[in-house]
Amino acid sequence: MVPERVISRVPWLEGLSAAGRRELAARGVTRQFAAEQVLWRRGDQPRGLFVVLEGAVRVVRGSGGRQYVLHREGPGGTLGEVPLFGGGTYPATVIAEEPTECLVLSLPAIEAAVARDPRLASLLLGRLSGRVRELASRLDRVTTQPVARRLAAYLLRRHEESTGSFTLGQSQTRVAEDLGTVREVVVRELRALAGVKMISRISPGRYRVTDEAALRAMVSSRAPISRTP
Amino acid sequence: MVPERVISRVPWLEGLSAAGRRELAARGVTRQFAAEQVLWRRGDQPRGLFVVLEGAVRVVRGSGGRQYVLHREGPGGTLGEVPLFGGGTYPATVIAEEPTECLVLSLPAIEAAVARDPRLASLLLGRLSGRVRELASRLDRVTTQPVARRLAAYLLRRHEESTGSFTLGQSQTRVAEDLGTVREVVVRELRALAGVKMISRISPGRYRVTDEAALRAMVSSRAPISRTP
DNA sequence: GGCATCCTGGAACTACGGTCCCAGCGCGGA
DNA sequence: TCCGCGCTGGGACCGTAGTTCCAGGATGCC
Repeated sequence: MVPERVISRVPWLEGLSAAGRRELAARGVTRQFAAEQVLWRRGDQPRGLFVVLEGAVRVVRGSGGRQYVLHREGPGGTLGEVPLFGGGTYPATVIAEEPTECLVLSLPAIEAAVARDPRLASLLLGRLSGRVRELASRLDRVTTQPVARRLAAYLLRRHEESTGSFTLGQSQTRVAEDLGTVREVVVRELRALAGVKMISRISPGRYRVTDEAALRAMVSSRAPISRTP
Repeated sequence: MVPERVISRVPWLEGLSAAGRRELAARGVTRQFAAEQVLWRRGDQPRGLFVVLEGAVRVVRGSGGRQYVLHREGPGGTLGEVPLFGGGTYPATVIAEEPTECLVLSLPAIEAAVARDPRLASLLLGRLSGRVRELASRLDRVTTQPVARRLAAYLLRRHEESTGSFTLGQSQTRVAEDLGTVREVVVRELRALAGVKMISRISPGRYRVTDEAALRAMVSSRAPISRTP
């Protein structure tokens, strides 16, 4: 049982009828997690649909030491639908990146709400579809693009979110997990990009884009990468 | 409008009520495709939910020349849900592998059927969940397992589906697209496996597993691969 | 203070996988 | 018949990226 305004904080539930919202509010609960706390591990039994209200989590997979990020979810993001709707156990481990609050909805709760407002089913289908699309594009970034290109795209994103210089926003190890590689390679590619003057290092962990056009060209061209120094 | 027994041919629609089936049958149509015919290309506008009744299709993505298989769908498989439920255009290209017949359901048709029997929504959610699970495991195969291991797993599957010797079942190029690599590498790894006597080549394109235990060990161990000859 | 821990930065080595290229074979069409 | 085409098989080469190290700096804890 949560106040109904909690439901209103979830953007993708906007279209839902009042009856549907009431049902979700009546049957939902919230849970808090500390930074770095594990919400669940791959292989655990499903515990309901989680909707991130506050904070952010990362969904990781890792076979043997090496770990990589499947996706991230911030406020409004959903977690745990795969075993809930498809059966089986969680396919990935989820870890809070910051103090995080989630709305938890059991399968019966969702079914009851769908009965009140069938549009909820469409909304859920839409979210899962988005997940599929996202995974597909992650798959072909990792399989077809070299690390340098993936890193360049990452840097441009960071660059756009800030003015002037920027940091990676997380440790190099984390960035590597994001990009599907290892830390050392990230370091090397950062150096290479600095070598060809596309970026420059201001201070440890802080960079500036010095040739945005070249970086963009690197990201979007399908041509092999020239790292001529 | 299709006969109702067409709906009965779809295994995952089994749990559906008679009313739901009738609705789908009333509003569904079927379409035929020749082998190698393209059902749609990435970027096309959605044309409904396709359910494979007969035959098989492959769903491919390819950025610039190189192509790889996202998934395959045989009888009972579904296609096209992502843009239908999530909006946007098709995220991948779909090609018939054999003469194929599909049931096509428009979004209004599905919504009408969901209204008659809400369980249909759960079934669709279940299928999409399966797709997500499958993509995730494909992603970590490709990112964390060497080609040799992926190929070994593929060969074991072929081995199990037949007695004695077996063929790859499709051209080496196709196998490469399945495994997320290129033909030349497949050839090389096949030779390497033959070199260490795990398989042997009976005739062009035909192989036999000669050391199943070793092959299985190769697939399941997380240790680096020894290709000592 | 000293110690462990985690971070960034880097060097050297290796090998896996991709590219390019060639040869031979079978098959269907012109 | 010959030509083109797709398929299998293989050789040589090389670049990317993973592995294994090492060093220095910051931070926090005992």
